Amino acid sequence: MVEVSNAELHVMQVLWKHSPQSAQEIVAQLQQEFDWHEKTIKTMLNRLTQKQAITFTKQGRSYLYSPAVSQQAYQQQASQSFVQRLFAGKVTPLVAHFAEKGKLSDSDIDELKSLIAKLEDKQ
Amino acid sequence: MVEVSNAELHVMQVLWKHSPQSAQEIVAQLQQEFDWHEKTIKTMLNRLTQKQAITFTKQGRSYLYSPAVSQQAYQQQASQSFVQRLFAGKVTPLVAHFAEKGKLSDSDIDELKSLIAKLEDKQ
DNA sequence: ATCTATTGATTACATATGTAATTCTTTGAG
DNA sequence: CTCAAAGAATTACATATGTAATCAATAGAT
Repeated sequence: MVEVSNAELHVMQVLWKHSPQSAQEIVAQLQQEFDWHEKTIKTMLNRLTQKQAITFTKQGRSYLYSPAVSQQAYQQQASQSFVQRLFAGKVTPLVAHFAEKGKLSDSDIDELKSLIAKLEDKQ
Repeated sequence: MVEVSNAELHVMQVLWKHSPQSAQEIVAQLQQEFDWHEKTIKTMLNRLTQKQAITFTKQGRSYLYSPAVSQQAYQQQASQSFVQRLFAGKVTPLVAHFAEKGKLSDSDIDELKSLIAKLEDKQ
């Protein structure tokens, strides 16, 4: 699996939102949110390319970058390994933590409920 | 918040399971699960101490280590920051990923259901 | 009293990560 | 055709992490 660092993940997220994008566009997006130097972002694009987390096609003198890993796939694997590490693979205790901290809005609860209803249907 | 690395987390887990424990005991526990050198584990105990993730009391020539951060607290904060980073703070999509992958057992679903029932009661 | 085994402390070294600066290439301006 | 601006590639450097080895202190054996 592709290992993406914390900072690199933000770059991925920009590309997941919309792709392909030029380095210039990516830099512009990220600088609205973070205080990162353009050079820093270029480095991350480079490392992500090496890790094969993103790809590019040449567009004249510059590149157009795209994710090589879908957000879905990444979220899925990261979630699983996280829950594995912290909760021995059980997702319920994690949800319980959110519940305890009052981090679940009414709509969250509704969504969870309908998700579960769907799961029960399947059986 | 205390930042604990991947490998260090395994040491924490041994201490969360039971504490206080001597380095010797901790090493024994971890070596059943991992192929780590005793020196490696000592290093991690040292780093965790510096990070104030664990504490110790002298017991003759050796130390007895204990967690300085509860498992609850750690799980809570790590879960929140994880869900924040990957799912913009929403826990439901994470659960949905587990569901899709068939990672939810019947008992998981039951637990989630009763958890939600409890939440709805509160309102 | 001296020596050795044990335990913690310090040092080591490679790779990863955050954060850039510098260099190399290429293309458009003049 | 020449040169400077712009983009990518390479290099840099500090801290974190994985993985130990070495050093130092001390308690128990002889």
